[in-house]
Amino acid sequence: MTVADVAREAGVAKATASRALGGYGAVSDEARDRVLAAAEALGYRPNELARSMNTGKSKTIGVVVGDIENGYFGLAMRGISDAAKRAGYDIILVNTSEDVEAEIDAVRLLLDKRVDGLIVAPASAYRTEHLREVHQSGHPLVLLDRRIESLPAVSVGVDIAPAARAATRALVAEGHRRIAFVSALGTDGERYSGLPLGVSSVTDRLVGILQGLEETGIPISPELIRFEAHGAEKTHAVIADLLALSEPPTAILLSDSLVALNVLLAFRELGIKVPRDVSVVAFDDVDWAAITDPPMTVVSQPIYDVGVTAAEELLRLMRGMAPDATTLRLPAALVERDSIGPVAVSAQ
Amino acid sequence: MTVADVAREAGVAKATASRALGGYGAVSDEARDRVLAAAEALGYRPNELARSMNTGKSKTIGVVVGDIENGYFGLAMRGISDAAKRAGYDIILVNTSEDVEAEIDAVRLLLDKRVDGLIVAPASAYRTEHLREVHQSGHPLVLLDRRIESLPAVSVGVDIAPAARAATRALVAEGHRRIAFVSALGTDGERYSGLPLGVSSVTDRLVGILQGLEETGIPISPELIRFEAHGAEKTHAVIADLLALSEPPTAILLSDSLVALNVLLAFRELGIKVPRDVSVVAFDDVDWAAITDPPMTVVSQPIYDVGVTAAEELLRLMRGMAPDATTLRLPAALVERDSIGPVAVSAQ
DNA sequence: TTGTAGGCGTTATCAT
DNA sequence: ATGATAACGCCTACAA
Repeated sequence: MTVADVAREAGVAKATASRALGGYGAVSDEARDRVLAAAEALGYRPNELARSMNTGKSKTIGVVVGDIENGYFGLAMRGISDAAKRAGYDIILVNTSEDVEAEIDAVRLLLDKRVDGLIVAPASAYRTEHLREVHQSGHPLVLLDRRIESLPAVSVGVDIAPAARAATRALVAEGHRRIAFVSALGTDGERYSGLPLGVSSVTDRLVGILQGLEETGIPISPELIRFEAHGAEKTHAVIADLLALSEPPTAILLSDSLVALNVLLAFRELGIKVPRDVSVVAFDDVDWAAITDPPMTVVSQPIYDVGVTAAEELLRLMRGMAPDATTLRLPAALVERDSIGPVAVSAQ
Repeated sequence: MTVADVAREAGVAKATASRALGGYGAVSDEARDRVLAAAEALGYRPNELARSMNTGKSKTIGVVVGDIENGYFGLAMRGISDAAKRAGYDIILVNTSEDVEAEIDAVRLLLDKRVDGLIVAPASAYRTEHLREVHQSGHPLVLLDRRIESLPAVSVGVDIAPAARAATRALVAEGHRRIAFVSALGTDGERYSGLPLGVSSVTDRLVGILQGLEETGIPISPELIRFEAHGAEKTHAVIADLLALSEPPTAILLSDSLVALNVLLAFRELGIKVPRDVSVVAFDDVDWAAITDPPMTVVSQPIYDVGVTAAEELLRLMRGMAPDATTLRLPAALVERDSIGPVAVSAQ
């Protein structure tokens, strides 16, 4: 069923039918009625592909993330989806498994499919040529969660450093001086050797932590900053390694909820009690953080709103408007529960 | 940059350029080289929209779910995404908030955008005309997680009843006779009044439970079967209500991980200890189930595989092949941890 | 107000 | 092997 069919059925020309159906231009009431009736009778539905072809707009936006199964992106996705739907946009979602090559392909293909705009959580802060191309060619682009210093595209995320600093100071206030940071960030086996890291959201956490440490006069120990804690086994190994240090940490900051989960699992196997043996603060206030034993002190992030904001900024860009700002950071907050305690006597 | 530009640059006709670019038909090596070089030089990228228009294939599938933020669908989505990507398909994801009207609109719009196939987790077992239309009009359709009795479309989900039965019997084996079931299913305030329910995946759980009860000679108490436990407050109310019964349950089966979370929260507020005061089994083995206090006994579901299977069945359908079966159920299993204990003395 | 005709960028048909 | 030309289904001048 095409416009031509409807036009024939209604006894008018294609253009008239098209106008009546699209609700634009000038059409007599009588003609419109006939066309609409014919369309109804024939069960006509417009071919959005054809429509997109000459309007140049697909009413679709592309979203590229590393891991949709991760609750963080699931929630952000929900925010993006809700905001996009309100504006009449659909979403093509691509999962890259945090693989840059997959991200590059995805961005290209999405553009080939003529999405009107792109929201990307870049897998790497180094391999960014593809995103730079997108931005420079004038395609609306919003970076999600992660920032790329050298790329002046709009980025929407969380202002996590102040909260990281507050979390660190909360730890210090309980007497902790050996404070570790554990992240899942891939670093190709490298040890910590300075900022920035490959993913800005992790860099920001560390910046806040180091700041908190410096302010309280606590020396920074590179051996307490650990990466590549992905999966239960590797995380277990990282924790075991940390605990075997001559001066083991008495408190640990966990970079995200997945790391937190695996660390808690490792603690259970190792017979470590929180906060008796070691204090813990995790980034990201997942729903289950309140039912762990003990309830976990966390840095809460407005993830849903990050998604909504990212979509809304993209919509502004797509309308040809200027962005609200090139870097938008929503506030994070420390939610104090019971996983921080005083330094254990034996460890002092 | 269009095929025409490339053709001109290479000094050949559009058709030849198109053949060389598309890698089909017969093209001389020399012509191909010239075309490819020209395309490279011009930075040519095909317009997938135009391509879709006359092939009739968009290499895109539509996925409609109720709640992407729910870990269950997030994981299924990952499975779908991985399988689809392997076959070269992209995914348009629509979230309906479990609203049937939104689902109807989504299905229509997706078809208008000419997706090659549809995977839907139907919000309702009653309002299904739109899905029937899709199926009868010959569009490849796979139902995810939930079945619709009167619709002969392929459905992929979990064979949950046997596991539900096993869970129930495990409870009975510990002496429980007052066994409740709590679900978030919306029933418009109605109390339980027989099967089937509005969502087949919940029906299946209950079927298994009732079967387990009957086999062990335990009478079925409708007042122990509760719905509409969505959100912390409502769930708290449901639990309080259950516990206030003259013969309160000594064990509770939780329909999904979100319900489980809220129930655990309610228990904590009410000072209820698991399994001392009440035993618990939850459906869905979420990652955090192993770190609750105590670790939770759950019915584990191969959710990722459900997603993969759904996508693969859809791919079969899209290739014009017959489905493997009209109803595919992957096996679930009872994972015994420590949330089941003997009936409390005071409750006997 | 209505109709005619051309174009969007591909692929596909049919001669040559 | 290659080229001209017609679709695909819609929108949109422009003309009537």
